[in-house]
Amino acid sequence: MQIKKETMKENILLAAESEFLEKGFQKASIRNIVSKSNTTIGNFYNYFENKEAVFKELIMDVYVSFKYLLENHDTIERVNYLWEISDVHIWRKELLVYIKNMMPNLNNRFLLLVDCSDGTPYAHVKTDLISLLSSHFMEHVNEFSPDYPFDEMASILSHQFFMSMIQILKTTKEDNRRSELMIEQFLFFAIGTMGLLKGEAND
Amino acid sequence: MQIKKETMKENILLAAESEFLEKGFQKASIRNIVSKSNTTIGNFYNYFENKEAVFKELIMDVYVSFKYLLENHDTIERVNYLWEISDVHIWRKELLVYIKNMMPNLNNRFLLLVDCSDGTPYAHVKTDLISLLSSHFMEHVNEFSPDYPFDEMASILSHQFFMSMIQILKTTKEDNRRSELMIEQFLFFAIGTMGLLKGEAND
Amino acid sequence: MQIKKETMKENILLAAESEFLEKGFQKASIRNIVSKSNTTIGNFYNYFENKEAVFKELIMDVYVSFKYLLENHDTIERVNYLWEISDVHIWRKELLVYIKNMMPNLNNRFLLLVDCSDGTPYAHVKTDLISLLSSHFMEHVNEFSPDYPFDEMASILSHQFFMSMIQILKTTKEDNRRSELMIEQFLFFAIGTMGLLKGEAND
Amino acid sequence: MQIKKETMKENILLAAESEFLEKGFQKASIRNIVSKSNTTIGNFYNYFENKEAVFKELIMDVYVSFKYLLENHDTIERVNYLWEISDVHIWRKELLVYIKNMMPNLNNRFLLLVDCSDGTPYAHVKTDLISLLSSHFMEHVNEFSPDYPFDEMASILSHQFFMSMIQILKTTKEDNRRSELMIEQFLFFAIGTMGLLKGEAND
DNA sequence: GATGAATGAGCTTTCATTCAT
DNA sequence: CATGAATGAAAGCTCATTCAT
Repeated sequence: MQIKKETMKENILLAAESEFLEKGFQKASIRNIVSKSNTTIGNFYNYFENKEAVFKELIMDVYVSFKYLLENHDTIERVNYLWEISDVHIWRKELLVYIKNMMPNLNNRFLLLVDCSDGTPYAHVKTDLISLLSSHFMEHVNEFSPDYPFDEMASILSHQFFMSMIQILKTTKEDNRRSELMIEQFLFFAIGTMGLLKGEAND
Repeated sequence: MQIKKETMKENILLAAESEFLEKGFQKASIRNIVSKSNTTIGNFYNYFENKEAVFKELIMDVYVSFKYLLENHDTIERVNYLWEISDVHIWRKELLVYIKNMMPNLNNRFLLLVDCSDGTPYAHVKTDLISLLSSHFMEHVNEFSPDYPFDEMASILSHQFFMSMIQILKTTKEDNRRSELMIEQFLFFAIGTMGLLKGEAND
Repeated sequence: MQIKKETMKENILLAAESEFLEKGFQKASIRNIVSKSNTTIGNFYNYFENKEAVFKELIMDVYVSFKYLLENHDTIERVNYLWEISDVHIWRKELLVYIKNMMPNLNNRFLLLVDCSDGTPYAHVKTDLISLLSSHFMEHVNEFSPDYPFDEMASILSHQFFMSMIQILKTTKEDNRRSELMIEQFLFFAIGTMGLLKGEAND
Repeated sequence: MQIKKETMKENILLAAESEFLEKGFQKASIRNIVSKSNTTIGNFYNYFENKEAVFKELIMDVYVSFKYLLENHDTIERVNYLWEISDVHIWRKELLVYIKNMMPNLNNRFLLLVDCSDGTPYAHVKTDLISLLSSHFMEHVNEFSPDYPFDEMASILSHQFFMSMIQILKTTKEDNRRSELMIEQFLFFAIGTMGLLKGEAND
């Protein structure tokens, strides 16, 4: 039975998305994708040039957004004043705006890009984003507490922060809840860092 | 040339360990393992039934330890008093003891078990350990701050904590530095959590 | 958009001709042919049963001519008197007439038939024509120099002569130049043969 | 059943040689080659990295020889004095020496290289050799008969000569007969050329 | 014990052809 | 007439595993 072209393409993209999310690009199998999308191997290649092309189509929009972020981070307005806030409730309110802004990009396609792209030309994006986070983070640390002796922590915490965002996306599917959890995560991160740098805990 | 059986077996295990660490279980190739261990495919199968068997042998000891931990965590002595400490320097000192105790188990074999076991029957261990951490963590949260509205944070933070330990193991090879970083991570985690639960930040 | 049936058919034939000439029958791709003829795969099959059918239609006329030639060569008037001529300039003049006569048949369709038909039922035509040439040639040799000991040369030289005609068709597109070159080739062939049979050279 | 490694490799090479000769590189199928050599696809890849590697192994020796010829043709001793000879019988005797020298390289592997190499990195060799012939030929023509008005004939005749050598190799398998035919072909070529340039025929 | 030849199922990709619309 | 979605067989290639030696 023939179905409208765009429907089938969408079917394949959805099936591919789920297959890629489940197994990653390399282990994903075209045979699985086509059987999930109720079509045949040959027909798959009527819609996409090859396995990589489906992946590319899935992540292209979000890739472009983040490429822009990576290339222009110097000129993007910083929100440094957030660091001056000391009331967690105000943080929560302020952060909500930022997170809501980011939300449209923090979808499954973003997950594909940063967590399932091994074997594609986009495998570097995750590392790049973590490096970017890390260098921003390092600036704050140096400014605030230049004597802190654990350089590696900037990289570890950035990695950790990034992965926590991924985990929230993986385990929570509802946007509002995602935002709330991301804010908590943000707070956790800010508080923990400040505490480490000030050298005090739960006093 | 024949070498003593245990030596050859050890060679294969070491080569397999390095291959598994580098590529994970699924993408590890027997051909690579045998060529790293200066033997042949056929001989590999004299020592091990299949790819999974060599993985099993590599992680068995550490798996047994952690299985015990998982199954008996109720009866294991808790170190709750740590939560009462408020001076970061004292935390650092106290934690050092615990970490040093754990160190022997936090080796490459542990990394294999929790980070390279996709495709094996041990893939669940990572999840199980995170769940265990998570449920312990939940208890503390409930006790300390029963109204905190983000249940999922327990799981997210546990995951995050666990992954940070793995990352330290992966990026730092020297035991003392590993301990120091793990302690920092511990502190970061404790401070962040406390802050979140108390509803205050950098005051 | 629908165009008149014969126009579309002609488009497809022209596109197929160019594709077959370029790649030969086997490596020619229907997808290329339809895209060159601004139509679709499905429509191609409205006009032709399959890839072979379009080839057949392209070469049918010229095939019929040459089939006739092959089957009736005994009754076709020979031009034996040419062999009596000894002045190259006269040869050139006489040959020109014959070549001009043949020219209309020595077109791209002929090239298809004899040089791009691998994989079709017409692949034998080239061989057949060469055999025909060869047997004519043999007659002359036997008549002129019955003791010449290299029987195979008849077949080799016929092949060679035939292929040179094909090469001229492939590399030269202008009819007058084609004729001139074919005449030179004819002369070369006649002179060389005579020399071989007489057992003398450049004296 | 396992056979000695070199035997199987030889089987595969022979099967591949026959398959390549029959169908050319591109149309040759690994599945055919392995079934001709009574083995399996997987085993084929124990002996050769890929389809091209078998081809390369088949033609490497002869390729190296002809590469040397192509790169050093300027310094290779010419046999121009041959052109001074006018007795065909003496030509035959002189040429025999040269042909016998070449014979070891004029085998099926040479045929593969120049006539079945489409789709490999060696596809250019045939063209290169013909170009080399053609430029040598052109020199003689210019020297002997600078007013001859058919420039293209040098290229056509070179092509023709080359193809006739290939045809002899394809149709005749015995070395002595091959040599004899090649000599005849040489003579035919020399006589025809001279005749064309002198502007006379069978007088 | 040791060797590596052999196997076969699996992979991604191509393409002539069929057929529902 | 025209469209192009759908099919399936075949291609080159990979790799864990088996087994004769």
